[in-house]
Amino acid sequence: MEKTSGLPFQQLLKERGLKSTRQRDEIARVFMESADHLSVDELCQRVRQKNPRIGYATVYRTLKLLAQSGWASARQFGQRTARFEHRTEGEHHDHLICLICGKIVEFASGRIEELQSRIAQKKGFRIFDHKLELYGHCADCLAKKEMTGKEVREKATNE
Amino acid sequence: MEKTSGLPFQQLLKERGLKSTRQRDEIARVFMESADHLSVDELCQRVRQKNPRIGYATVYRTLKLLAQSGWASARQFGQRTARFEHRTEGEHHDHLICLICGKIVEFASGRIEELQSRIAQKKGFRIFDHKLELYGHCADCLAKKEMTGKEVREKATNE
DNA sequence: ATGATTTTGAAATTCATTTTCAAAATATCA
DNA sequence: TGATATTTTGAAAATGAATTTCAAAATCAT
Ligand SMILES: [Zn+2]
Ligand SMILES: [Zn+2]
Ligand SMILES: [Zn+2]
Ligand SMILES: [Zn+2]
Repeated sequence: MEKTSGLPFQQLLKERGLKSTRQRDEIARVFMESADHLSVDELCQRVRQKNPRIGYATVYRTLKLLAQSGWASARQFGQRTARFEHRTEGEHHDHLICLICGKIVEFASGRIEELQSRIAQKKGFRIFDHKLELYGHCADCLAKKEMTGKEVREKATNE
Repeated sequence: MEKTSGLPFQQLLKERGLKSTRQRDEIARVFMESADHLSVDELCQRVRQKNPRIGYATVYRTLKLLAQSGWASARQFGQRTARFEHRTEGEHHDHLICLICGKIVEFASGRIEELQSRIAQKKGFRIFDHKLELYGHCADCLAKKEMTGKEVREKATNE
């Protein structure tokens, strides 16, 4: 029973009547230590480096717990497989996604958020979350297109 | 071979070396005549009122053609099933989605689009498409919550 | 410990979407 | 026109991400 740093996730589990287990703690820890935009596969692989017996289902379940309790949030990025990132109270960022190479670049714009609130208010909505995704071609891929002079047809594989 | 109005979709098929068929024309026509945010199921049902023998696969395939050629665009709205809407050159709108009743409200903001372009430019991206989705509770559902004084737990079913 | 409760992981299931493939429709051209 | 090549269709099978099932294992409260 190694203590996995003072992750408030365990606190939270207790509050919800859930148990803090070796698996959950490990998954939460690895998730919090990883860079954003991980797929479940990727997270599962990393987790298994420490404990190879952890099942996919548990990773999915824990990720859901993390999401429900505000530590993680799932993003779709135009693909079928979800990617997860950290969520920090009050902070928010959105994404530029390259349709060719799959690169994901983050940005934040208080101006846009402000305009969003105003629109929501006008329409009578109370907003809890939002997603702003800009799809296009990144600088690198634009340069490559320039080189070949051809339209690049391959789809982003995110591999 | 009834002519289904001057839908440029047929023109486009020809340009791409694809055939204009009874099924494709019918699916495209029904799609273009329908309100936005249809699911594939819903479109398929409507199409089958005219021709009950049209298969799901063909609806999916035609919708993909429509999307690739710029007539339709697919949206996800936080659910697993896609919804399709018309796309008009140069026009764009985004969405407010009620997490309780599933209501979808459209909006457009030139100010936001402008800020988006500026961000993309700064990051070296060339943007072709974007999605801005605001998730929250609509006025009606907020009113109901007020009435009961309780948090409403049901998820949007979009039924 | 004892027994109740929760969690786990492998396998099965779900469900939207895609693919397969043989039959049907359509185009090409002699 | 008829013969042949190509494309499209639709039913059924396959895919693939995510969820559920369930018996075994872990954990909790006496
Ligand atoms: Zn790129
Ligand atoms: Zn991010
Ligand atoms: Zn509502
Ligand atoms: Zn719309």
